[in-house]
This record gives sequence, C-alpha cells and structure tokens, in this order.
Amino acid sequence: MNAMPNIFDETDLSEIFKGLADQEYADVLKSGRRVIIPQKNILFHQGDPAVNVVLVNRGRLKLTKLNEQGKEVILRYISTGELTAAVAVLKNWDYPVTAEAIEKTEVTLWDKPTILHLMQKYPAVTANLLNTILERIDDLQNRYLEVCTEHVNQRIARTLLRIMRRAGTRTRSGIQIDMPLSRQNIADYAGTTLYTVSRTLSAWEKKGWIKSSREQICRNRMKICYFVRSADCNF
Amino acid sequence: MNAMPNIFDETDLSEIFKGLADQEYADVLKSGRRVIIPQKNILFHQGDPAVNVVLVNRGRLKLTKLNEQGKEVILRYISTGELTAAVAVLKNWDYPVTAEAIEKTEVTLWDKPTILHLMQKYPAVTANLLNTILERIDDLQNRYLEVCTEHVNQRIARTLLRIMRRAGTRTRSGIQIDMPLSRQNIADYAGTTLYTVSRTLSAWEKKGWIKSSREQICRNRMKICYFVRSADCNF
DNA sequence: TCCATTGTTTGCGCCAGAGCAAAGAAGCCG
DNA sequence: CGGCTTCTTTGCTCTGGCGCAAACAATGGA
Repeated sequence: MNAMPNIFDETDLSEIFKGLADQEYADVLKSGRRVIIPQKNILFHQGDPAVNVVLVNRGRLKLTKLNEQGKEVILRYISTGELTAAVAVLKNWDYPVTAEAIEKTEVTLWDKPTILHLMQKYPAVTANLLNTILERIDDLQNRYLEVCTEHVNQRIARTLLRIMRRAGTRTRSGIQIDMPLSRQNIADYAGTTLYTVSRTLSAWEKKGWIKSSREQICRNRMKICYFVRSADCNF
Repeated sequence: MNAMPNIFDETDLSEIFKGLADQEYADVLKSGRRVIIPQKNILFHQGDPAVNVVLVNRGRLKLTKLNEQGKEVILRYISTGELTAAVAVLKNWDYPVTAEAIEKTEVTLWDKPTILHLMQKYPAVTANLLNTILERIDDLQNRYLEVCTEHVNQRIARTLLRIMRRAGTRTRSGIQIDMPLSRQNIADYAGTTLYTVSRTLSAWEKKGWIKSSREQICRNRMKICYFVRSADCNF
C-alpha cells in the first residue's frame, strides 16, 4: 500500500494514461498485475501465445525477433512508461518478438479480457493504445527505408541518435546513453555486425565525434557510455 | 445511381466493412467521396498534409517512400478492398509515403471528421481499421527482420511470394502475377537493385523455377508475368 | 510501319562490409 | 589478488551485390 505513491510518480507520464483522471488511472493500474523481472530474464518468448499487454513501470525491455536461421534483430527498446504487446494480444496472435529485461524491470500486465474491458470503460485508453501503435508503424517504416537505402555508417549513426533520444541524458561533454548497450546490440539494432560497429565507432572516436568506454558513469554490469557531441552529428 | 450494384459487388469483401449490415456499409460508402485515378497518377505525395483515408474500390495503389538522397522503397501495394492512410490522417501527420495508381484505380476518400464520425457511429469500422493497422505492423516487422538478416535472393523470393499471395491467380502452369511489375519495382520492394533482380530472375528461369515475360497474359502496358511453380519455392 | 520510349539483360570491375582469428581490456567472483 | 568470463578491437581475406555501360527487346504513338 505504501508503494502507491511511487507507482504514480513513476508512471505519471505514461502514454497509456494521457487524458485519464487520477482515480481513473489508479483503477487502470490496479486492474493489472505487477511483476518484477530480474535483469537478463525473459518476460515472453517469440512464438508464445500472447496473453498479456505490458506496461513498463520501471526499467527497460529489449524486443528482439529471430529468423529461421537464428539471426536476430532488435526491433525496439521499451522504456519506463511505454507499452508493448498490445498488437499481439488484441489479435490473439503469438508474440512476434521476445522481450528481455536488460535491467531489473517492473511491469504491469493486463490480460486480454481486462484490457478490452478497460478500453471500453475508458475510451482514452483505447485512443492512447492506438496512438502508441501508430507511432510504432511510423518508426518501423522509417527504419525499413533506412535499412533498404542507407549505408552501414549512416544506420549506425541513426541507431545511436534514436537510442539517445529515448535513453539519453545531457552531460557537460555531450549526451550520454545510460543503459547497457553492447556493440552487438547496436549491430542487431542497425542490421549489421559486431565487427563493423566496432570499427565504425573506433573511427568516430578517433575523429572525436564520440567517446565510448566502460567507465562507471553507467552503473550496469557493462558500463558502456557513448558521448556524442551533437554538433558533429547532423544526420 | 445505377452504379450502386457494382459498388457493392466490388467492395463486398473489403476489410473495412466486416461486421456491418448491408445498409450500414451503404451509409459508410456514400459518406465518402469517390474518385477515379488514371494509371500512373499520384493520389497523394509523401509530405503532403494527410487529409483523406483511402479505400481502393478497384485497381491498385503503390505506396513508396523516399529518403533524403532520393532513394526509394515500395512499402506496400494497396489492392481492391484495402485501406490506406488511416494512420497519418488520425494522427494529423503529413503522408509518410506517396501513393501512385499503377493501373486505373477507383477510390473512396473520407476526410478526418467523417472517418471519426463513422468510427463513432459504427464500432465495427474502428475495429476493422485497427485490424488493418495491426496486420501492417506485423508485415513490416517481418520484412524488417528479413531485410536485416537475409540475402538478396531470399528477399527477392519472398517479395515474389508476397505479391503473388495478394495479386496472384492460379493457372495451369503456376501462379501468375497479374499486375504491372517491373524489375525495378521488385528491387524497390526487396531493397536491392534492378540489376540484381534481373540477374536473379534470369538464374531462376534457367533453373525452370519461374517464367517471366512480357506476354499478353497480362494486359497492362508492360505485360510482365511471373509463373512460379510453388513446389520449387519452399521459402 | 518506323521511331521513340521504356524496360531488360549481361559483361566487367570494384568495394563495402561480412566473417574469422587472435589478442587486448574490463569487470566479476572466489 | 588471480583467474574466468564477457566484451572489444583490429588485421586479414573474401565475396555478395552494386553500378556503369552497352546492347537488346517490347510497346506505343505518329
């Protein structure tokens, strides 16, 4: 019960709650089930029947998709206040992706009957859900265009900028990504390889465009931080 | 007025009308504006303010997206009975793509107030709209994975299969694509180049996997047909 | 019928980027 | 502190696929 104030603080800006009165979203929240997922644990696997719509209250999920040969891409990171899996649940699909917690993550889960009920009770929930989905389409279309038409270094740059926009904090020397992000992760996001990412970032570092390290500014296991002086990155 | 029976015949299976009574969808249809777009004409340009939701009554639209350097991809073909532009209109965006009629095409257009009104009046319209959008997300996610992880020949094969699934008719010798489809189109859809597509198709033709020509089976200007013996295409 | 236009094929060269291997570097744990 | 694990870097090689150029093929219009 004394956890309630935190809940509101942390999910205050959530896309799903826009337009709801305080007590309404308390209702929405408490009709869901709260779960803590330890770092590196899987919330759901690609191919599992889609049961729950997911809201991230705290932490971050990585959504990945595998092809038949076992090659992987990162479709998206889901950060605090964001939703995922709505599409699959509403359509009675299997999850089309795998969701892994890249840090200790707290989520709220609603099963299909519950979310349908909420959508009916609070039209704003429907609208917000729809909005979320529409943004994702736009993002995907853009990234599809990019991966079809642009060179690897451009895609890597865009990947960094995208991630910074959603997980970056300003510091004196630039914008810092504060989540664990390996070269492999960047490669999976940009549709390239570990080696190419490493070479590209090294080159940029020599040019002074970025600074990458494992220093303690990021307090995760990997402690990788990227600093990008935005003036030099005019993509 | 004597056009009305045709209207119903041709749009009968439309995704937007599922779950509506006959007179209800008559109402939906007639609250839209009918327009004929000649072959090769543009219905809307990427970057224009998104005004109308579009239903294709007859014919086919090609949705393309350009990047800053002028390189193009085909995001989708919109065939008879299918919708497009709902996302952009609902979000008050500019159209994120360009829509061109690849044959003489008849469409119904609804502006934002009208479509909102219809969505309110007929919940089935909302549901069907949402469904359409969700299918598109899934398709995009799959294609994004493919373009990131698969080789060109696989992507070309998938492109053909995808287009055949949606614009193919069975014949004695295989499945025939009956819409104008150039090597460049296939390239833009698969994220590769004209030359690579041509070489790949030539190779497949030598193997007897496909037959491509400009014969009169397709009665469009280009008259290109692809026959694929499905047994040999186990992608 | 002939010419202009539009689409297709194919030879050739080149290079961006993949992939392997092997050596660092950083963090973790006992 | 030392050894193990995880991540990163970089040299080297190789090739898939791009892109030009030029010839060829089909269509449509005058």
